Amino acid sequence: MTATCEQPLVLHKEKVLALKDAIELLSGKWKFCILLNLYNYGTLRFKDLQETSVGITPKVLSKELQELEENQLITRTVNNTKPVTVSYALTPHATEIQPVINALVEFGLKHRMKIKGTPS
Amino acid sequence: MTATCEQPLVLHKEKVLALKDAIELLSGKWKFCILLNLYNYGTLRFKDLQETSVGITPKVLSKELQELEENQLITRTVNNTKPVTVSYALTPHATEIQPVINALVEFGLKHRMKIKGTPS
DNA sequence: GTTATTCGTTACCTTTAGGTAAGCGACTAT
DNA sequence: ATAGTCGCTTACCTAAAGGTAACGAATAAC
Repeated sequence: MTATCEQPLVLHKEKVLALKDAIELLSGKWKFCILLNLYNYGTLRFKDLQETSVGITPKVLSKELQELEENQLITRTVNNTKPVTVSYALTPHATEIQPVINALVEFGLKHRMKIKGTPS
Repeated sequence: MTATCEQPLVLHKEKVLALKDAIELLSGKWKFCILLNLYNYGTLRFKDLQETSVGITPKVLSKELQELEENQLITRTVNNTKPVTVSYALTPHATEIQPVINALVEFGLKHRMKIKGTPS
């Protein structure tokens, strides 16, 4: 063990768990895509999400929505229209994700500059 | 399309790309573990990382380190010791990840409170 | 009756992440 | 000569994520 310097980022066990939780919850190909669409449009039906999340299949969309609902990030509302429509919207708790998105975007932009040398 | 309200989180295409880059780069079972260990200890050899990243196999560790090096988040230094040792350390660019970690930890903690009702 | 719409589900397949176990090359110590 | 250390690599396997294609229940329009 060749420890040299001790930097100020020592995470306690609970914080490491929190980190794991957050990563696990937000990882995957579609999570942020769905969340961003809901941020932008406020409320979207299943069909809408299928169209705005370009390339997603109903099976995968359904699974992702269930997962997000279980984690209380979105609400699912069945409207009595004919045929039945279902509306999805963000919960107040979902706004807590915004700092994560901002941090990821900022890092991603800097990283692109560093790696690919292109500002966009 | 049942758009209702327009909230202030409209990401341009470049930012969406940056978000995808960042997620892709930092996802996976071991990335943050390795980075945190390097944050905490400054410099670690392959063997050290194998021990601090409990459960990782040399194959996976090797792959992760290569990926991190390609993305200029860590440096790889071969020491002329016998037998050969190799030291890994964070680059200055890796410090840009700190806000991401902080945001993820904060969200994770709040999320645990919300979902499981346990503060730890 | 036939077709269409909406919100899914089901069965099946491919791809990827990650794990298991073993070995290799260079060197050292006994 | 044999065994050990270090930093990997290789071949193989498993499990999970995700894609493809088709179908189903409910209702309505033609």
